[in-house]
Amino acid sequence: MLERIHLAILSAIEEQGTLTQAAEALNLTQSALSHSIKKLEGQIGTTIWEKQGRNLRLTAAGKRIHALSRRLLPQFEHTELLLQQIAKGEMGSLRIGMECHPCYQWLLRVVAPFLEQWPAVDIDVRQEFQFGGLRALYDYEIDMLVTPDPLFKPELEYFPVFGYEHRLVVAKSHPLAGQQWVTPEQLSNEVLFTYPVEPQRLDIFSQFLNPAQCTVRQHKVIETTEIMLQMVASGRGICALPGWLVQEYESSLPITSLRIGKQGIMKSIFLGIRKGDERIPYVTDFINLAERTSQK
Amino acid sequence: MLERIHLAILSAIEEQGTLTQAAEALNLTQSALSHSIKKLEGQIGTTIWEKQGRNLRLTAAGKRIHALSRRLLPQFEHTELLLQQIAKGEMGSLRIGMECHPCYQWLLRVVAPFLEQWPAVDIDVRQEFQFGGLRALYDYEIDMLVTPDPLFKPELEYFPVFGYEHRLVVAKSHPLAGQQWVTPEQLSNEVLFTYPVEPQRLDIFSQFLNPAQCTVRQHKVIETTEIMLQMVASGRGICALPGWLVQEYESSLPITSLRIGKQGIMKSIFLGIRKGDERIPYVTDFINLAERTSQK
DNA sequence: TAAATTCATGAACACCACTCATGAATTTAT
DNA sequence: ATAAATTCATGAGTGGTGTTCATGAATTTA
Repeated sequence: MLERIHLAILSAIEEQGTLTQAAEALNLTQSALSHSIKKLEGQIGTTIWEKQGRNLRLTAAGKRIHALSRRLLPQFEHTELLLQQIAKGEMGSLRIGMECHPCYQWLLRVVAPFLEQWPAVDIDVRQEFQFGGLRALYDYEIDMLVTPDPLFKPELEYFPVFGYEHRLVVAKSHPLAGQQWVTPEQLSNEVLFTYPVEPQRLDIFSQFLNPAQCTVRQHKVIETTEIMLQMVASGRGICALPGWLVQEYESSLPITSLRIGKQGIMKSIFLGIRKGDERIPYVTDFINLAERTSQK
Repeated sequence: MLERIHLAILSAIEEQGTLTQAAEALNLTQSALSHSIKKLEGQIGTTIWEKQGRNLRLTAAGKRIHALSRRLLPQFEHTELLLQQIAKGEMGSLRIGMECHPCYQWLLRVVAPFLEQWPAVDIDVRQEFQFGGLRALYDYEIDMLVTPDPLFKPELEYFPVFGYEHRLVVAKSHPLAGQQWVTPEQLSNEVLFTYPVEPQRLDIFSQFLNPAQCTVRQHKVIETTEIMLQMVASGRGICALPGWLVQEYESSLPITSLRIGKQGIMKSIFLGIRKGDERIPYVTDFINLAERTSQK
């Protein structure tokens, strides 16, 4: 069987010229190389080199093997280098799953400095999961889950990265605009825009409307934040979004926000990982970076 | 050190699903694979797989190795196949050196059927040698020498493939055209075209003019046969070529040929190879083919 | 709950790749 | 020419290592 050592021997011979020097380069004896090749010759049924004077010359078979070694040896070495990097935790891939639509823009602010700091780590962001982000984390489809609803499991670990208030967004011209906070009943005649996810995962329903047994006049889904806020600004409806997100748009759009209920809906974004993965340097670094980015 | 066996193991695991099946596919025990990988893990400092339930899942490092195996294993296997072919003498390369300018066209007639018969054997034809064709054969620059002047050496072997007569070519309108043969003196006022090689290697000099201490009026060199014959046909000079070659052009050009001296210059084309190479099937086959082609 | 199947692990062994020593052949130096 | 130096080949012996065997822990299946 053709082994890596054979490739190395042929390669060393062509580089060094003599078998003796080749042996030295490989930290073996001349005898070892001679025996190795002799055995291989027996296996494949051809000679690999012939003595020419007191040097060696490769036969057709030898040249083939040498050609192979020129192609394969660098790949072996390259992969070993990669493995070293992986071992040192300098390299790998971080597949991030998002269960929090508006968090995407926040994530981008964390990803940018991270990529600079870890040039060998690839980041991939996924937003759709057939069986939920939690299951995806379990099944190694992703390595990190960004979610406002941590479902604690023994095999997983969550890190809160920042807290915020979920606020109701209305147009500046909206009747509710001046108020400090709203009651569930005040929304009963409104059009509510949300992202296209199950209602039970929307806090405005699960923590506000449903407990009070209230509904809105109409519930419409919109995919992107920008469009949603445009619609709200034009007075066609209202929506509920993280306070920090609304702030970013308040200067450019005629919108304002108010507290949802007297207490408000206080939330926190969590990063979830599999237990054990906190040993991976770039994973913990990502979490640190996320916390620091959010404090600013 | 990453070895072929590791690639094979990772590959088999991904193909077969379980370690036990992979072991079976490789004709080893499950234990052997487990130990092998465990050792490699120790060397590179990372885990390669983790237990997931009762199966295995590759880590980032494992995936890298597997990716490598997908690329490299086929190349190992392909080369081993080639080596088998080489061992059976079904494959190789035949580098043919030509010391006989006009023989090129004859060679083409042998090469064509040979290539059909030996699809895995590559043929390369070389015509220029810094230190002569003989030395090129010695130095493994070529594997076979086509020459009309065999220089017998103990390390080489020659096979005559066909005999022919070296004849003088003149234009049909030339004063000599009607004669059966020429004397050296009759050429003293002629222009002689030859290939650009040393005069001592030209039979017209070494076997005809020189022994009689005669010369020609002028000696001009021309590289290609066609041009040379065009020149002769136009009455600008004469040349000496193999009889069979002249025949081919006699129908299309106003030329004719006559014997050189009363006896004529009788020659033979030889194929020279290194002793030992006659064991290579396609080499002997080439020689046979050359002999048969020439008998027709 | 028992049976079956998975992978991990330790001990013992067998094999094989290596080193050492030496020889034959060739090149270089005297 | 002869000796010295360097080449690769080869046989014997050995140490290391990869393999098997036996067994255990964990998980899935019946």
